Amino acid sequence: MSQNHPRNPVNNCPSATFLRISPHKQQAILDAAITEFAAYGYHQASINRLVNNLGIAKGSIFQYFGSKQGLFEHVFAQAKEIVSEHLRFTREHTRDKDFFARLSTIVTSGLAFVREHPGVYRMYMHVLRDEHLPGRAAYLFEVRAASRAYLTGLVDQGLSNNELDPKLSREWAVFFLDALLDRFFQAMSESDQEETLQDIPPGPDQEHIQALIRFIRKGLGQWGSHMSALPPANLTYSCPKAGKKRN
Amino acid sequence: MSQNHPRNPVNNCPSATFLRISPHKQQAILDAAITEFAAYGYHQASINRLVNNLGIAKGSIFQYFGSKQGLFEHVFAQAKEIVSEHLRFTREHTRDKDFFARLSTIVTSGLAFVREHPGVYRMYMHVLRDEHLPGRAAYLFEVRAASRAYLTGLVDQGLSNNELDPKLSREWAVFFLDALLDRFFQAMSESDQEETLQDIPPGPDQEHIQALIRFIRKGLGQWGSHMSALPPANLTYSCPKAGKKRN
DNA sequence: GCATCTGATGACCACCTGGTCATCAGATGC
DNA sequence: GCATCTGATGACCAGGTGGTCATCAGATGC
Repeated sequence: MSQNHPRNPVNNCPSATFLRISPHKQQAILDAAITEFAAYGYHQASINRLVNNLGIAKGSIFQYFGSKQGLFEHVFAQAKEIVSEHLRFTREHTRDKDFFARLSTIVTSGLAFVREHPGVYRMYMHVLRDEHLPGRAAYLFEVRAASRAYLTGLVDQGLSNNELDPKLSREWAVFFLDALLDRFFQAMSESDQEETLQDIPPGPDQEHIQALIRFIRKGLGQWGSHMSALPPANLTYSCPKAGKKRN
Repeated sequence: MSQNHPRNPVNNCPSATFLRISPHKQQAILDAAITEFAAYGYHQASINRLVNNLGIAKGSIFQYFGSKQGLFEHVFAQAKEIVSEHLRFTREHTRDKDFFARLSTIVTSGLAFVREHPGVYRMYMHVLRDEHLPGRAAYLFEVRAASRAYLTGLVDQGLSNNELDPKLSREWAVFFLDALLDRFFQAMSESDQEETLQDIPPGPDQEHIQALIRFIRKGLGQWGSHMSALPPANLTYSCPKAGKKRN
């Protein structure tokens, strides 16, 4: 399953020719491609710019990957492998911890990942956001299936250990976690460069992570005076499990 | 300040000619432009497609707005006006409520806005996400200044009324709110069409909003057993107010 | 030294883009 | 009916795009 030779997502992609050239050059091409797609997204990415940066002929790219989309598919498949590997590693190293300790470790290593593989992270962001990416549905399904499965497993553990409030459904918990982690990584990975999207106060990472975890655990509300102001019990917050279902 | 004739963001844009044609045609052009930019973002938006949809000549657009960017600036300025109007209205109608009731109203009316003006909302999303939008810094500053001022005011009120946990700094509270509201609107505005980004469980809006508010107030954690497991008080979660400052 | 095979090459293609401008159609004034 | 003015028009332009392919350079086999 984790063979070294990459699978070919479309008919003959990458071509046998690509697999025969030196691994060093292979990796250089893939790295440059991931950087290009990460910086510009699919449509604005330019094959001309890519081959100029690499110092190779344009024809070579098409000999290797057949088309721009073929190149993207292969590069994305490799990025997916890197992400999967990271998730697998993190999951195995946090199996025994309780929910919030586990979450803290996940965020810490996720942050390290985002900074170590900014290209992979940015490609993922583009897949999530670019509505006109050809074949988007398939990519989106893969990305979301992985992240949702991951977070759902985490939440289920927290629920069955009575660490989480059972009144919130799994789906909602996953949604909130996803939203917060997404923006958190985004803000933390951008804070190095310019203050663009979010201005999180400065400070060491661990302090930021603690603030995040604390919010996820306890929310914004006061613990003292307003606990009596809770709404009556007949107002349910969980969602009905009945409803539209994919069929 | 709220005169009817639009300001001209760049030198002669929109041109006097545009202001002289029938208001109905003016609005048709602006509507089509906002739809085009909302659907495709700045770079993928096509003037050719726009004029074909409108049934007018390409030259007219350039006679009116000088350039693609001039068109975008004017359209964005109009969108900004619509958003500002909505925020102003909402603020005035929630002034007296307490924090969470106010937040609930804000989310409700925000949701209505997103559904009533999907083009405006999507244009905002593109401005936030497209890193290569020409003149992005200025747009981003406007958008974020408005949303941050709005949320900061809200949070400050909650803090001074002792409704919010004072251990979390304003900046963090604003960050969390922004992240959650952003994703919430995104998920709710997409749920109509396909299940793309998030699958919030089905149900009436008010139930969704209640679940969101409840999470913002109380987080995911259990209120019972784990309250004693709070970390020691010497671990501070607020950020040091000293630090790098724009100068 | 010849033949063969293979990967690299970049001129070239059709197509699309934002943008220009000479020309046109129609209204207005007299 | 003529002159003038004004907004509308779309052929046209330069430049960029993804993609093709005849040709070439170099290694290999014998």
